[in-house]
Amino acid sequence: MRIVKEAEARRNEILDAADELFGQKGFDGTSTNDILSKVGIARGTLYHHFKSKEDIMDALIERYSSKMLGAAQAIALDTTIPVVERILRAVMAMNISSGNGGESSREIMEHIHRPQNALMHQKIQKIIVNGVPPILTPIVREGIQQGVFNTPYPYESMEMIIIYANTIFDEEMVEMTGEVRMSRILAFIANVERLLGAEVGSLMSVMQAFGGDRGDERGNE
Amino acid sequence: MRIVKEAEARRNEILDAADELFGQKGFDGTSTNDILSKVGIARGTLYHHFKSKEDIMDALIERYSSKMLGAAQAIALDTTIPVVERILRAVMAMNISSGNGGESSREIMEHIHRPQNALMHQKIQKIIVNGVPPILTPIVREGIQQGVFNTPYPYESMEMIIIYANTIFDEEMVEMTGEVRMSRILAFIANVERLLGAEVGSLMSVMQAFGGDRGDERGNE
DNA sequence: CCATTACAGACCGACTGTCTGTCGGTTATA
DNA sequence: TATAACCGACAGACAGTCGGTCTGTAATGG
Repeated sequence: MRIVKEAEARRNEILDAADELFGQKGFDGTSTNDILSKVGIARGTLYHHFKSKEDIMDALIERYSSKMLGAAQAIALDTTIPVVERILRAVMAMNISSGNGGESSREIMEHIHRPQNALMHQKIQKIIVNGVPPILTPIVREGIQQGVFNTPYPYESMEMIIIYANTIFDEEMVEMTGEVRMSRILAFIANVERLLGAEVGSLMSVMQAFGGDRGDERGNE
Repeated sequence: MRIVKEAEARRNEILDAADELFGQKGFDGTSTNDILSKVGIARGTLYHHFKSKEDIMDALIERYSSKMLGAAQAIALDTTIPVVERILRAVMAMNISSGNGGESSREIMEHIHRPQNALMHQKIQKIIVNGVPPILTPIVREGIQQGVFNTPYPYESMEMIIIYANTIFDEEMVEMTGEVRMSRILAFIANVERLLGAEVGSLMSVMQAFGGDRGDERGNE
């Protein structure tokens, strides 16, 4: 049967289906026919709304990353929060979907880190590497003025921190057991203190007071 | 016509052809037919030597990375070289093909960083992230004993340095003009000094004395 | 104010070309 | 004579195309 909907609604239907399928079977492992039958539309319809399969992926990434960066930006601009805590919360806002119980794009991040999704992984990595440091660096500069941090290279330090964290806490990249993971986190915090020129132990105490068992432990599902 | 060769020779012929084609057109953009006609063999022959197209890529990566890590390891074990210089030379040994004018696997690294080669990029990244720090960390420990370095986390620091350098100096990941690139390198050196606990400016001077215009400037082709 | 026409754009599904991987058979070598 | 290298026709699956259909809406005319 033939059901006509508004373009925007149909597009989102397709994206939702693709989101779930890519998560389950990966981008290469998902055929356009899979998407077609899941949404219940014909081939032509899909290609009426998207110009290619990769175009679907790009739209999915766009939908996800704009939410992610937007959430982080919102927190970054709230100058009432102390700098260290603000950085932490901005980072956390990015990991956990869009913050408010968003229904879509929710699963994407959990399934990105898979060999089949290498291209998607790379594209998101690029967005993070280029998008996150500009958001967090102003907070670091604020911290420098307050005397909490001390570095001549706030942007580059932040960049290094983001890239490292994003790579090392990727299950597929570096396999770790629970204990090794914990020691990595400790070392990471110490290294961040050195890079940002924070007092030794200052980040550790804030993290414990703030997050407890959360913090940087994403991916322990 | 039908030419019979030893398995090893044929395998390398196929790998050499694939190396060049993947470099030119990417993994996805290269069809098995491209490889077939380039080598001058039939489909069955290719699948007699390799079980899949991805298997070819894996063999290519294996051939390349074993040379790369081997060259780095050789330098790392030469304790006659001062620690800082040894780290530098070990890193340089990895970037520049296999060191001695090897004919094969020569091009791979120059073309890895392309959207089409996301999977290959990811696999090599994984090898670097997991393979390089174990080679370089002993040198850092040596440096700590000598008082050149000072860090409670030599492995994790090295890991952070490697991951960052490998990502940031990737043309596809972060687009940079010449000037920005230079400032990134300066910041990078300063941050490495902080992470390893080296004296401020100590790495800079060694790099200048040692490499001049080389050092970390891979990819300025 | 209703009926008719015109149009845009959402939708369809058969079809095409291409690709990877298979398989039974053939030729060379030890 | 057995093993291994080699061949190429073929099957199955896939992404993307294209001519054509349906539907809601807006303009036109009585």
